[in-house]
Amino acid sequence: MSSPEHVASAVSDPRLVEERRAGILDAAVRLFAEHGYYVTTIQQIARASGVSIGLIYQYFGDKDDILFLSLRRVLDRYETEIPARLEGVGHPVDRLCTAVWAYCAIVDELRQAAVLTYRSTGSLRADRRALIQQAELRTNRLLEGCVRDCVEGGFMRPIDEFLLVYQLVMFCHAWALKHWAMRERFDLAGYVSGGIALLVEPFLTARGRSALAALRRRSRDFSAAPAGAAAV
Amino acid sequence: MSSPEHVASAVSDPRLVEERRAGILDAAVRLFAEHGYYVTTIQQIARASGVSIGLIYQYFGDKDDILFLSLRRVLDRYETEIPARLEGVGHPVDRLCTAVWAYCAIVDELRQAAVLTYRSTGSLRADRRALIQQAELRTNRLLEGCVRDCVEGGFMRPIDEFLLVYQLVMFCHAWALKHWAMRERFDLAGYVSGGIALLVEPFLTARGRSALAALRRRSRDFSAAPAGAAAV
Amino acid sequence: MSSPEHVASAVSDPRLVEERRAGILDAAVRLFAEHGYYVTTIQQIARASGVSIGLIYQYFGDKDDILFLSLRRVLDRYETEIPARLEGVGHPVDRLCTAVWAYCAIVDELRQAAVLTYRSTGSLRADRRALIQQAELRTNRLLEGCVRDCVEGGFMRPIDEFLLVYQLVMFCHAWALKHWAMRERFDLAGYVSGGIALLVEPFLTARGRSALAALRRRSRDFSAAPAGAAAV
Amino acid sequence: MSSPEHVASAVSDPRLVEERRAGILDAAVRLFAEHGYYVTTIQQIARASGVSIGLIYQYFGDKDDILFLSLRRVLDRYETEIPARLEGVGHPVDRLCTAVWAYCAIVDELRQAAVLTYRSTGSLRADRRALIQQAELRTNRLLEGCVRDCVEGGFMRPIDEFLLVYQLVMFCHAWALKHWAMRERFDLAGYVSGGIALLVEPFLTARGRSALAALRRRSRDFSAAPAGAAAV
DNA sequence: AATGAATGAGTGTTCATTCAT
DNA sequence: TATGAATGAACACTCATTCAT
Repeated sequence: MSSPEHVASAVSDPRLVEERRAGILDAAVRLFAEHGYYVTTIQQIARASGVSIGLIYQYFGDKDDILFLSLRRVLDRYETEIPARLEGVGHPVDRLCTAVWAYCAIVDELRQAAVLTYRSTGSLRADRRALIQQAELRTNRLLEGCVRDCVEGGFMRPIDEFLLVYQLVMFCHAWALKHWAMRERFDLAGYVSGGIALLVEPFLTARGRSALAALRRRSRDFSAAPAGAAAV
Repeated sequence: MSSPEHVASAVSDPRLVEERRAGILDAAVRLFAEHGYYVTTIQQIARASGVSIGLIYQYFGDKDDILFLSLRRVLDRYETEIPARLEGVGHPVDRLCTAVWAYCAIVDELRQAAVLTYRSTGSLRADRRALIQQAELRTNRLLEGCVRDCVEGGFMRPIDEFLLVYQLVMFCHAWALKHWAMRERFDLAGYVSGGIALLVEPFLTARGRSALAALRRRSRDFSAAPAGAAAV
Repeated sequence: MSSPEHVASAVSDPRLVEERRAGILDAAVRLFAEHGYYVTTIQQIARASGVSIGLIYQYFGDKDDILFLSLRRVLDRYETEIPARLEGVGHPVDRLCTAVWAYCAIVDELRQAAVLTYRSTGSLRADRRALIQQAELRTNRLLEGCVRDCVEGGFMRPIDEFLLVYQLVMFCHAWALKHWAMRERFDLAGYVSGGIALLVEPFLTARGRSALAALRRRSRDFSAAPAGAAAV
Repeated sequence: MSSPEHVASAVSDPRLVEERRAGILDAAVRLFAEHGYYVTTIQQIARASGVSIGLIYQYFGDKDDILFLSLRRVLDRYETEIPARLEGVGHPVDRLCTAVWAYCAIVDELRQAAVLTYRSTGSLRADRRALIQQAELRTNRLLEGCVRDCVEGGFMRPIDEFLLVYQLVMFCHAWALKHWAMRERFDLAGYVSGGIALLVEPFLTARGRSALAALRRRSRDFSAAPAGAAAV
């Protein structure tokens, strides 16, 4: 009941809880992302999700609960969609590049919500902040697995996997965080290509490089970025 | 009065304005960094800076002014201290590495304030947000100059300078943003070394690499990071 | 519907109304007594009585109805149990002392509920407040009858019966109202003895006093209180 | 700072705190007494005392603070005015009767506020409830001193002083608590006389009775109540 | 007859901002 | 120039009551 990851609801039917919370959180994520946590009022969330103020408090204990589940909802997207997009992808280099692509694509879709995780995680109660951080690390570990497979398959030279992956993650997040600067220079595909050229390619072995080249031949998504920036 | 970068004061003596604002902003940056912008009250800032509430409104128009100048004060540190630390450093590779070092060192010193720029830039009025972003780009350009000198001197292969530099900058910021994760694995020196190994070394030419090697011999600050993470 | 003593129910079966109301009021009296009327919520009453919120509104018009019937339930205890305990008691002095004993014993049993009548009668709609006051007066009149019989039987000297009885009633209520002070000095028996010594004995005639003495010989309940307080 | 009896104020000038609090508490006592604690809103108190809502929170921490000081204000009246009215009164019997008179007179003046102490002490935080109870006991002790002097002077037979005094106090409070019943039968003077006949006179020795008789000759306030109730 | 999800007016409280001194 | 008392709009949150099922 008081465990940090649990959010109590006054409503018992779990189907209804799921449904209502989804609707309310959709509105909340959008509003928090657009205006920030503190500026967004419960009244606005109620109006935007088409329910009454009182109902929100039947499904969430307080505003902190809403923020927590909003942020978890964003991180859950990373954690579930990246593996989903990796399904059926076999070659380690392919898997790593696909994971980066997927991460950036999700960030692109959720752009403001991705920024929200940076803006508002600090507004969370400390115990819950830790849960959000752990969720980020879990997603990082997905990528670390991809990197390790590359190294173990002889496609990448040994490297500090943790640091490389976090740098890849920062790269993906930067598409949202620095979008105001990036959008003038890159489209999403160009950005991802640039990232792979910067943070994957240099660490590949000869075998790894030829795998990447094959990949690029098959899909324009991983086409080599030109030396200069790709125009939008 | 309506120009976005100007913050009006009711006090005319510019010397006094400078002095008072400095004291108030010191307190504000500290409080904003620690508790966040919205949670910090003007009353707290007044108390922490030893002046009255009324006086704050003699030197700042409103709370947004205080946030704006607080953030500018953080970005000013980057913009002025990095060049200062580059003074007397001649070799392009040395300059680049020193710049990264300097950036990380400042971030380390201002850790929570560096996070503040991510948390609270979005709370700024839009026109001022743009000014903060421009200040970030100006600092980036300092690093871009270092990279360009490396490339033009034949120490680094041609590369998307903008993207590399922004990635370097994200790396520096990540020392603050992800400090909860990094502090268990790195101390500052180890972190910087890892960053140089990840984001500088791979792009160096043979000549660049030997310059870096010489640098490492002279200073342990740039010592090669081991393949695994450097323990704290 | 608009008569003050009537509480309408949407349910027609009078047997069911009686039964359901009893269960709900048991819970309500307990909760009101423990936490107060305004702090207790309908939700809590529903939970404590094992019915749904909706059902409560089938048997009571609003929260004021529940308070009214809760208070009436407490006063009904006085009004029905005191005569019950007097049954078979013949001697006027005995009857008066027994009535005081009974009143205090009921108050002791309902302690918090007795306090509730002081706390919350004022929260009642004015017309219903008057009904509660009349119920109190009816119980007073029971005692007045006992006093009158004492006087008319020559056991007690003439006295302002109304005032004496109200003072006796205040004494009984004080066992609940001032229990925080009394419990350190008296147990229930000692308290009642003290009350009789204070508010009955002084007004007895010689015949009355010998009747009281006989009473005390038969039952330790009416044993003379020592000059000092009886220890618990 | 967190001691239960202390109420913090954001305003430093003690003169101003005294003045403002007095005005706000005057309104609060009146409103609480008339409508009850929970029904009275801060907004109403603000309006009635001619200040803004915000200002109230500069002088009181929360609504509980206001209730606490409101109740203390009532009990303070007892504690300071009864000794004031005893000044210059020498004879123990005179002092006791005067104290009862004074208590009833204050209750009469504060009638609704006196009821408030019964209605709302239970709404107080527990630690403060204890402080209010202690204040009541302090006033009781004033009366206990009067009784003791009577006994020690040989004007009253030995008796449980604590219980007698509490009964006297209940009598005084009953003038407010049961005013709806008493006002039809007594005026204040008749009520006090009845109380002295009931709770003082029976315990007097022969010397005490002659002192009371002398007192009655000098002042109509203590005139013997007729056997029947005094008409209003 | 019985449920409990849904409503929204109303509450205590906060805090940026003003202004008389 | 400097103070801090004063303001009141705005907020998170509660809870008596309703009503579709």
